[in-house]
Amino acid sequence: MKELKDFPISQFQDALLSWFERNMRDLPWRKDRDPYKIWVSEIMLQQTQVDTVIPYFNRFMERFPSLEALAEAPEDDVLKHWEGLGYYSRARNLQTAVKEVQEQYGGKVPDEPNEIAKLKGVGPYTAGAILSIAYGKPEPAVDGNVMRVFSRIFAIQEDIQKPKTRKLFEELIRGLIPENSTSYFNQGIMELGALICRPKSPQCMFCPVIEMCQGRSLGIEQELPVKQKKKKPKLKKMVAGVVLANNMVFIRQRPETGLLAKLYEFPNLEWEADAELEISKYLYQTYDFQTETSARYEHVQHTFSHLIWDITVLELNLVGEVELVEGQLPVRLERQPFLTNAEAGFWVTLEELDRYAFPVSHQKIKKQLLEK
DNA sequence: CATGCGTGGCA
DNA sequence: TTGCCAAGCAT
Repeated sequence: MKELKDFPISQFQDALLSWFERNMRDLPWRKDRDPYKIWVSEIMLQQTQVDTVIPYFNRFMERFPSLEALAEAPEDDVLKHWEGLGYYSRARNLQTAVKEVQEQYGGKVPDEPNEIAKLKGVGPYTAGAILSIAYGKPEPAVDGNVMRVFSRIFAIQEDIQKPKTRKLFEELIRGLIPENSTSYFNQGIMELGALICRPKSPQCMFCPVIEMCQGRSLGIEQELPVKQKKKKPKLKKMVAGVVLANNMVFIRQRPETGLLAKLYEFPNLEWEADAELEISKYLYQTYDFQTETSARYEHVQHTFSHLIWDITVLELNLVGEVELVEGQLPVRLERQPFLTNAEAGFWVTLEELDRYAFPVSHQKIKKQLLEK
């Protein structure tokens, strides 16, 4: 590793560890070394800021205090506790992996790299984080913080978006990590990235390792790390129907793969020419509903990382001869052979709506319905 | 390897 | 307002 030639390794370790011990934040998942808690926190923290995670983590631990509790919980319950946090496959993969640990490892989170890496949702970063933080193993845990900090310290100009670059940093860290302080070393780098070596306007005057930073001495710390620019999200015109009958509303669960998988939503589709006509036609063809528009809600605009939904929201009343039985569909599904399970829905009372996990976009629709 | 996958905060 | 960013992973 050419970067480490002439680099004062032990001086760097000492300065970093000393700084971390003096400046580490008091976070809920730092109260003990329970591998289960470390694991949950690391999954929640993927692409998500600490301040956002804290309340979710606390509620999650209250409801699923142990690995066993999470393994036994209904999936809908897990998703409900993830509602609003985003990247929902994290929650489902976590539970899948927790069940695996319960069954294959007797409920003990594995402490071997090749075992833990097999678990759903546990990639190179998370594996390294759990192994080092919970078990003290000398494994690198390379996330965005770590790549930013070390790309500055060693003035590395590789694009950190590329998978190959992560491996470069892993090898670098294997030569830097102190055998007896792996947990604090890895956390210290991330903490330094979060508090001092930030993406914009890094606080170099407070940095414990400023003398060892090549990026700083070259005056290019602001230009690092090198990163590809993101594409613009693409606009999609959606129309959603809030279908009402007898004080109940019709919702459905999204398909088990893809965007917002397994979350609940109001029936909707992408429209081309006439939102109102197309949603009513869709509701008739898919669910045998005959409807008339009863209100227009405000448009809901929602931006994802890769696309934008502009949702026209219509409230529709069921008309015609409909026999409504609580908890049952007012249509006979057996007469709809083309109706996929994904599109199948059900009626709920307005009070029951809160039991289901909605993506934020449909929470906005729900809010308008309840405030009406 | 490139792309899909959420959301909220910030300048 | 818009773009960027945050403790990544699955496919």
